[in-house]
Amino acid sequence: MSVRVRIAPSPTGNLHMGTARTAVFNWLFARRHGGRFLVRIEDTDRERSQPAFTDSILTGLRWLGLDWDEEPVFQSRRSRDHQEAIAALLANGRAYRCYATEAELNAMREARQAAHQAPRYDNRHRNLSPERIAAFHKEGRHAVVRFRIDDTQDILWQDMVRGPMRWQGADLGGDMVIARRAPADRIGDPLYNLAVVVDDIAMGITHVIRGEDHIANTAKQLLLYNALGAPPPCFAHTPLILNKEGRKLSKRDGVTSIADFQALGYTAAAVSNYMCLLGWSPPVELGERFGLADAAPVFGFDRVNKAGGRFDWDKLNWLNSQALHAMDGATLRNALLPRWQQAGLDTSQPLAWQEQLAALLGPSLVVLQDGVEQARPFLGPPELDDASRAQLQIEACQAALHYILQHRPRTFNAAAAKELLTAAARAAGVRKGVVMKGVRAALLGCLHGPDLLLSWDLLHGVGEDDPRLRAVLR
RNA sequence: GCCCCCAUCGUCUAGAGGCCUAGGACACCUCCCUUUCACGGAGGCGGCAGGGGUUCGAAUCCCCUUGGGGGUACCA
Repeated sequence: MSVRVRIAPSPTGNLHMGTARTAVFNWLFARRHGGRFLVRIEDTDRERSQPAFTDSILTGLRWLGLDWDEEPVFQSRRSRDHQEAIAALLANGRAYRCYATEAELNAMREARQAAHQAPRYDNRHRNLSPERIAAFHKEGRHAVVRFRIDDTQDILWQDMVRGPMRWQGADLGGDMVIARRAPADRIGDPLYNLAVVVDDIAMGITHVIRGEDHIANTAKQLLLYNALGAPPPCFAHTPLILNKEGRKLSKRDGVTSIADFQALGYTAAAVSNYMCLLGWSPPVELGERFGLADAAPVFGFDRVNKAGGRFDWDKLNWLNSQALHAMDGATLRNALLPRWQQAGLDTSQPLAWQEQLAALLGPSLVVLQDGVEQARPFLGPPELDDASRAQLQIEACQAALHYILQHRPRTFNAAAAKELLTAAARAAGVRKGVVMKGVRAALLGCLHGPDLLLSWDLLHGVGEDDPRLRAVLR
């Protein structure tokens, strides 16, 4: 039987880190076993679902390189299947209509809480007499559909991450609602657990890989598989991604959507690499910097951790800077260009020149966005910061700059610039460092940055060096 | 509250009873490279939550405690 897995996000927000990591594990598992990776959009919550989020999710997956093998399935379009399944369960007695009112349910919950017990439905309408049902109908009461859960039942499964798992029927909160409230002669909208199982069966899902926050759902879903007469898939419950405080990472934690990371200038390679590292430890031969394609052949749940992992910006930043440093000038320039343009910088220079600039800046970038501020003084007039102004106040510095402008060699290059600096320092009677700082201040407006000689040469290439040096002369 | 899960440096982790004087990576610190910053290179700091067992021997197995997390919907 060939492997079929799926990622099943609900379009109630952008593609989130947690969802993306689950998608990565699913994708890796599918590729490892030559199976298929599918996407199902769980848009049955009409209140909160938005088409724009579906786009965001699909775009995010694509950006990460998680290509899917069949057209995405939209859960909302599968309601007939859901209805039929519910009707079948109703027909064979595994499910029944419950007419309990909200007030009744609340009373139950409060009573249980007062008794220090877990809230649960007491199955009061499980075996209603025909007379009472008739009475409820006459009353015009609406009903939900509940699925019978035998309290004495032990639910067992072999989890690919956690090993043997066991859940007691009694801890599931009573007979579970599988269809929303509706007039008693109809079947309401299907609820999560029912829809998931029906769809996973229809899609032929063989392995369900999801976060550990779904463990209780798995117990319920296993019961549904049984009642629907379908063999259950294998389950893998992966550790959660935790925030700085050690809680489940949520949208409330600031930057958590894949689109955010992309906007900040993280590369897809670094992000997917990092997600692999959070919870999965690659075999030593792989090292810890690798692409999804490298990880796929060796991926397995035997090396997936059980404990949740905290999201660590430092590690992601390191991975991203490594990815950026490894780029050649041409690649980096292409990655930077849209950001330069968006920042309104002049990008009319020759392509080769821009590539040289990118190569010069490369080693100091952590995220692509860093390349905007750092390129700014090269792509437009420099704005002198305080330290630069102070440097240019120094008498000897001014003298050296005068010397430099007067002794410009006919053919300028980095080597010539170096000699010029030495000569200027000697003429002005100061250490070369003082002159270098002054030149840097004049050319770029700040005292720190990439190699001065290369920077100077680059500015010379677009005729920007002399004017800038002159501009700071008193 | 109740149910379930988890527990190695600050963080991510290696470790399947002797290979452990607990290894790696990030972060941090020092030095080198560099008359700047960064990159790069070399070192360093730092951990098996606690207590009981089992065993000749335990980070590894069992129990308890503690701590942390998840779940407890007519959301997904």
